[in-house]
Parts: sequence; structure tokens; C-alpha cells
Amino acid sequence: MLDRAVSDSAGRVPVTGYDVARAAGVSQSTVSRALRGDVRVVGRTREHVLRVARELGYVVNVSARTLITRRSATIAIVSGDLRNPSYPALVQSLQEQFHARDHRVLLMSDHDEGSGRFEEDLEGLRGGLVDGVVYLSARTDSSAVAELVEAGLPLVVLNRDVDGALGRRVDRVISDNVEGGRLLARHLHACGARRIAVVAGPADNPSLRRRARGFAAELRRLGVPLDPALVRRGTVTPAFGLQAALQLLDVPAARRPDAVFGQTDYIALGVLDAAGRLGLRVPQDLQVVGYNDLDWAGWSMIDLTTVRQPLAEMARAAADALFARMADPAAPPLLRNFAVELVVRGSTRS
Amino acid sequence: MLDRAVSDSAGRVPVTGYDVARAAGVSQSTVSRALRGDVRVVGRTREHVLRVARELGYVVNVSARTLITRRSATIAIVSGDLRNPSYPALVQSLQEQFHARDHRVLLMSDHDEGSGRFEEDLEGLRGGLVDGVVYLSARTDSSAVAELVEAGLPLVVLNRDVDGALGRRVDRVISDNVEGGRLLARHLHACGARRIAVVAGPADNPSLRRRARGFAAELRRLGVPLDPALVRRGTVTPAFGLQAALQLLDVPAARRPDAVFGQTDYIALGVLDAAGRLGLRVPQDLQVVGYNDLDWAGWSMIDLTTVRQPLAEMARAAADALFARMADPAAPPLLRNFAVELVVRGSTRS
DNA sequence: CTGTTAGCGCTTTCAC
DNA sequence: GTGAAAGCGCTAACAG
Repeated sequence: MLDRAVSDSAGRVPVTGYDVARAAGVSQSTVSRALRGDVRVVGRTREHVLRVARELGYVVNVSARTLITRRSATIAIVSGDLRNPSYPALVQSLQEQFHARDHRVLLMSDHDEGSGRFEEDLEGLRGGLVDGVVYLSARTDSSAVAELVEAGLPLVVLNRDVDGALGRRVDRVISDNVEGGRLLARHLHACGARRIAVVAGPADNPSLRRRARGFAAELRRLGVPLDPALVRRGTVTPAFGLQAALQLLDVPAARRPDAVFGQTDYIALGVLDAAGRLGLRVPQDLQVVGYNDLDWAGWSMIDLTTVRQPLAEMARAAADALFARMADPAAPPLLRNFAVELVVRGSTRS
Repeated sequence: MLDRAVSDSAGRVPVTGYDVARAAGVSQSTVSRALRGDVRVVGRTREHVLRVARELGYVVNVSARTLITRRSATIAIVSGDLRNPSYPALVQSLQEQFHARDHRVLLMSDHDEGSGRFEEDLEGLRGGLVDGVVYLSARTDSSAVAELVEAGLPLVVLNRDVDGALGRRVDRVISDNVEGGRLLARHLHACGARRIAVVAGPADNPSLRRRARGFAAELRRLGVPLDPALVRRGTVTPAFGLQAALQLLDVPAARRPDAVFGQTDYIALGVLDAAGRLGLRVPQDLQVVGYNDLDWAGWSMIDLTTVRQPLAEMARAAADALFARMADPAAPPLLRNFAVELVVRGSTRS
């Protein structure tokens, strides 16, 4: 009886299938079969093997299994900074979806844009680390996505529009940002807003751009075209929303906007803050709308009119799409565009 | 020349080190060395190998490497539901810490408590899937932690007190909840509060329990002991905070509390909401304090007095502790207890 | 410096 | 129904 003394980084001596086989008096392949519930193993043998395995504290080695089956049962989620409140709900929903399908989730963050570290990580993804990728970061640079698709890795882009030729080749699960923008424009107009300002996020974010397009187009159609002088562009943060709104609103009443569209709830929050600081009552003196219907948009102290995307269903659809892609790499690219919903609250006159 | 036609689930034909070796006219082990930057490979050879590897699109197979090195360069983070705002910031910080140390992050959620699925997942962790675990869920049941430690897996518990014998055997990075409770009690008392209510979370959460202990002890010391009739216990949600506060506050003014301690900001939010609905002015008619200093506690519409934990430093300490544990499994258990800080805002009279 | 060789622990033919 | 044997792709001795 060989005395195996190999230990891993934690100093543990791993129990292998051979150890179980020896203790159970069967062959290692029978252990493997028994543990995977192979029908060919007769009941008595199987139960015996399982008991011995449990007694020895045997756990199957994931790497060895992955190496031979070529399936890691792991999905990568490439997310933006979780402190940005757009991401956690989506990541959690995805995690639940994949968990329910017996897959693990590797969390990747792209925060180090341009540093080269991210590109390095992507390489890992191609090394059999994961069976598929859900990409939900708003990273402006699509080359990462392109590279992964090129490498043949199943990939679904979630909640992020993709421009150009790539957009037509990759699976996408998105919501109707153009319509969302239209809904807000129509609502604000119906509430009497006529001098409307926009606090926008980065120009290279395709989702925000579509949102803006729908918003502007609808206002034009309604006869109150957007005044370019009332558009501010910056980051998706309350801080920028505050700063931009202070600029826009701290002017003589006659020239002051009567409504502000914050392109995300996070921005709109800063706008609400600015209104408070300037003593403007919402919605009497100023109407405010956001986008996303984050958790806190419904809290009574915020009470923000906004647009809701069906995040949970989108996560489910993304998981479905990814598994479909894994099952059939040659299938035509899929596009699911979910309808959005206007959520009217106290920040507009309704 | 053998024509290899094995393909993985995505239909890709993987390029192996042997393919590179053949194309470069060297041995496979030289390829391995060159790619890992082994000093023994001469410059000329190395560059040649690297170029060929790049041309062929070679990526090292992670499973094979893990199988032999017994290090997956992956850390598991066991988190609670990311929609609970306590978690995202911590998860993100940890992700950054491990990323900076060239480790990946496997995200595990414990949401399915008691379903058996979670236990199943833990088994995976023992199968060489990860090199270590950071446990930051508030799951009441510590058996999972115990099991992992028992199995010899390096594990650090972050931001969560652990009771009993286990607590003395496991590495912990926490903050001083007792002191945090004291700080709030002292502050409320100094602000004139005398009839103080508490909206508490689950009784089996050790962190909240310590927080409560410090709070109650300090009030007692100050001569205004907590009235048990003014304590409500429930879930860590604004909804419960609202409901509990409505009960506590919707009474004749003489019997009404003049301050409420929401054991987390998330609860305190519901308390603020209740105050608003009952027409109570904060802080004139009612003072409110929370705990955690979440992102939104500082927004002007919330403006909540609370206690701040140094989350980023705690995440760094947790990563340090975990790597130390991986390096020396026999080291004595570590306990890092971070100081907390009172953040005074507009919800108390200061 | 480079090549040869022996596994890591498992799944999966192929025999019996 | 079970066992023997052949690798999966890589790292790490050990030779030379």
C-alpha cells in the first residue's frame, strides 16, 4: 500500500478516486461511475462505493474532470464596478440563474480598462476556464467582446447595446432604450414640461445614446425640440448630476428649465439634490425623471419617476441564450429586446 | 503529423503546447518554460516560441495547470444576496484585491439556505476549485464555515462575527460593532434623546447582536436604559423598518420615542420613511440613526447619521489574511478588529 | 540550456 | 456489471 504524502497548498492530503477504490475493493473506474450515477453500476456496489467515499471525505477533483470532459460548468460574468448600482441586481439574478442550472459563476470586473490586466484576464477565459460568458459591462471598447467571440467562446451581451458589425454577430439581450426615452419625453410633455434639460452620461455608451435618441425624437415630434444648450454630458454619478444640475438650474427663473432628464437614476439623484439645495420644489418648480428604476427610486424620500427594465427576465433570457449558444455554436445570432415600462412617481406632476 | 480533431463544447479546436512545440521545432517542455518565463530558456528560443504561440492562438489550459500545480489561482467569495446593499461594495473591493494579486474570483451566493444546494456547492470548493474562501455572508448557520475549515481550506470570515469555539479557530476580519453601538448611544444621548426605540434585525446575526449590546450597555451607563417595549425585531429591509417604525411612532406624543436606532442603514431608511408619512420632522420631532454608512446615507434627501466601517481596508486585510493562511496553514488564527467611526448628519440634532 | 519522462485525477473506450 | 488501459494538457523532476 503506497503511502501518498502529496499535499496541496493548504497542507491537506487529498483523497483520490483510487483511494476510494482501494478501500472499497473495486476499480477506480467503478468509483467514477458510481459517483456519477452511471446506470451500469449495480445498486449494491454503488451504495457501498458511495458510503466508502463519504467516510473518506472524497470529493471529485474539478480540474481533472474539466480537463477530460472539456466542460468546466463555470460561466464568467464580466461586470462593471459593483458599486455602480446598475450591476448588483443583474449579477445576482444571473448568479441565481446559473446556479439553478448547476453552473458556477466567475466574477470578472473590467475596472482596469486599458491597463492590459483586463486583456490578460480575457485570455484566461479562453483557456477552458469557463464554458461561456455574460458580458454586461458598459465598457466603451468592444474589442474584448470581439476577441472572445472570435475565439469561439459562447458569449451573450446583456443590457448593453452593441454598435456596428459586431452587434449583428453576437447574442444580445437588451431592453428598448429608444422606447424608454420616448416614454419619458411623452410623459414630461404631458405633465406640462416645455423647457427640458438633459444630464447625460458618456457619449460612447450605446445604451444611453439610444435612450437619448428616443427622448429627443419624441420631443421633436411633440413640437418642443431639445435645446442643445440645456444638455450636459459627464459621468454616471450623483456627483456629476448635482454639478450639472446646479449649472442648469441656478439661473433666472425665466431661463430655468422646468424639467430635467437624468439619463440614469444615479444621475437623477444628483439632480434632485441640486433642486433641494436651490430651494426648488419637485415637482412644482422642477420635474425630474431618471432611468432604471433602481431600488431606491421608489423610496418616499426620492420618489423618482423613471423607466423600469425587466431585469430578472432579462437575466433569465441571457442565461437561456447562453446555454442555447453553448449547445449550438452555429446557430444564428439572437436578439431579445425587452419592452420597458414607465414608472410614474412624485417627481413629475403626472 | 497527427490530425487532431477534438473540439470542445463550443466547437473550437484547442491549440495545445504540443502544437506549439511542433510548429516551433522544440519540445513541449520548452514551450511550457518559455511561456512561464523560466530563466533557463535562452532569449532567442523564448522569443521564437512566444511568437509561434501567439500566431497559433495558444492559451494555456487552466485545468491541466491546476491539476498538476494544485493551485487554481481562484478565490471563492461567499456573499449574501447582492441586492442587499451591504454586499456589493465589499465584493467589489475583494475582487480588486484578488485581481491585483493575480487571482480570480468565484462568486457564490448562499441564498438557498437549507435547500441543500448550498452544501453541494461547498463540496465543489473542496475539490480543488479554489485556493481559499472569503466568507462574508450573514448566514446564521455557521456549519458551512466549520465544514470548510475542517476540510483544511484556507478561509477568512469578513465583516461577520462568529460565535462559539469556531470563532476562536478561524481567521476573522471584522469591525468593532460593540463600539459602534456605544458611539451611537452616546451621540443620541448627547443630542437629547431620552426615549429611544430600536428596530433590530434577526436575533441570530452575531454582528447585529454585538451592535445592540454596545448600544444598550452605553445607554444603561448613561442612565437611560432601553425600554424592551420599544424594541422591534425583524428582517434587514426598509419595508420592515417602515412597518416597525409606524407601530412605534403612531402613538400619542407623550409616549412616542424621540429617537430610533435602525440597526442597519437599510432599516433606518424605512424609519425615515415612516417619520415622513406620520408628519414627524427629522431631527426636530424624531432623531434617527443607522449603521454602515451606505452610499446613499450621505445623499441630501436621506442625510442619515450612521457608523462607518473602513470597508476597503477591511477587504484588503481579508485578502492579506487569506494569503497568509494559504502560505502557512498552521499559523495561529488571526483576528483583526477595525475601529469604526461615527458619521454625524442631519438626522440627529448633533 | 533543452529534451525525455512520469505523472496530476479523472472519464471513457474497450475487453471480458 | 466491472476492470484495465489510454489519455486530457500540463508541470516538474531528471538526464544530458
